[in-house]
Amino acid sequence: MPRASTPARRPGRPRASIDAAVFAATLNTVRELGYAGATMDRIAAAAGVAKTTIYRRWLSKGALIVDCLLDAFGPLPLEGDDREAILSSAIRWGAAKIGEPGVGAAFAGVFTDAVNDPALRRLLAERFQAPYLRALKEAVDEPERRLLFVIDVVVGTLLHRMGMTGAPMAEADVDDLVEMVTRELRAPHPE
Amino acid sequence: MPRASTPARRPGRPRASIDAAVFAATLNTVRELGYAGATMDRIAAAAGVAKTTIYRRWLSKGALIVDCLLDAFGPLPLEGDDREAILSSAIRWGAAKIGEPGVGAAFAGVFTDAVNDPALRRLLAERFQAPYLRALKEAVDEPERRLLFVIDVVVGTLLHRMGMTGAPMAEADVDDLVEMVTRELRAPHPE
DNA sequence: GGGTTTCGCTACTCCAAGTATCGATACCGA
DNA sequence: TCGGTATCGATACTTGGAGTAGCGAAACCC
Repeated sequence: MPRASTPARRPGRPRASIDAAVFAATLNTVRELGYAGATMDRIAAAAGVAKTTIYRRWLSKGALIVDCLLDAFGPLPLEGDDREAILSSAIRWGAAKIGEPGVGAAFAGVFTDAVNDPALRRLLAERFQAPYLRALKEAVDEPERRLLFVIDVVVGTLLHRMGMTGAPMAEADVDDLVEMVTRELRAPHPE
Repeated sequence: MPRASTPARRPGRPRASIDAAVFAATLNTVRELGYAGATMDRIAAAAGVAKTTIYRRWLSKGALIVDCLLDAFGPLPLEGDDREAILSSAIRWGAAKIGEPGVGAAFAGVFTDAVNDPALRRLLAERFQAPYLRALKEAVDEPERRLLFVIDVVVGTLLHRMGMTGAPMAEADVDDLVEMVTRELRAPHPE
């Protein structure tokens, strides 16, 4: 979502399908060297791409990481109509995802490290601000944007609440998480 | 504890009582600008001290922060004799401290930010490794070192478990925390 | 006053994020 | 086939923070 641009490709050289390579390189590099160790130079080298190319597509390292996570998590199956229901289902889905042995287990560590970047945390924290919540509420009829907003809130919240542990969640914890998150979303958020 | 040196002052220019000024400056700066915003230059300026002086007394920014926290938390009242009992009482004390309105509330944010430094987290994570636990066990008859070891484990664990929230803990959560921590300390720690 | 130790200052090194520039490519439509 | 256009790659920056080196200036003890 925090992409640098999303133009309609008409003339000129088209944007090669580099995203997949960058995502894979990002994931592997972060998994190997941690978030701090995954420098943009290393990621670019691993993807066989110039660093400048990455910065043309993403505004910052944090934005790249977020998009990488969203990409790996795949589309979010939405259930319910009101905000509360949507969030609950999304949170359950996210918690389940992160608890999975495959992608989720691998990402648990990624989350842990990713949250350690102040810039990224600030980026995620913005999703909790009133304007974003309002936008979320108002965007119910825009499937694309709704999905992104929700997934952002979900990922941000998950990071906040379980990012430090890196451990997969037990089934029983999901309900507590739902409660925590909805409570947090209802209350005014300082930060 | 991760001090640069602790010589017996005999001849020469004595080490001025700079620690207090540095601690105060560190705390204020971190409180105002966050951990990342509290650069060593700023801290030094706020303390009216040269940056090199700080690096002569502390080995790194992380070490300075840890000592600052330990200083502000004050001495740890130990209870019990075996490791398990010591840790439990220490954890309860730490959880209570961090939940206090005065120092604790101020430090909750400090903790949150402090954990975001990979170097500091590595520094704290080392306390969980087997050698440190063994040392903790063997240092029972060295009050000074025992206190520091325990307090390090406590602070590190608290950071791990509640660092991301920045919220004070409820009374009821303490018991869960004790259980979690002791379980974690018993199991082999990857990282 | 001499010996010793620490302080302050200046000027570095190192490294990662992010930017600027520009020639090289790859595609479109005519 | 040939412009026009937009992207890519490479190199070389700028910026900023952590940590270090070296040296003269205190500040203390004897």
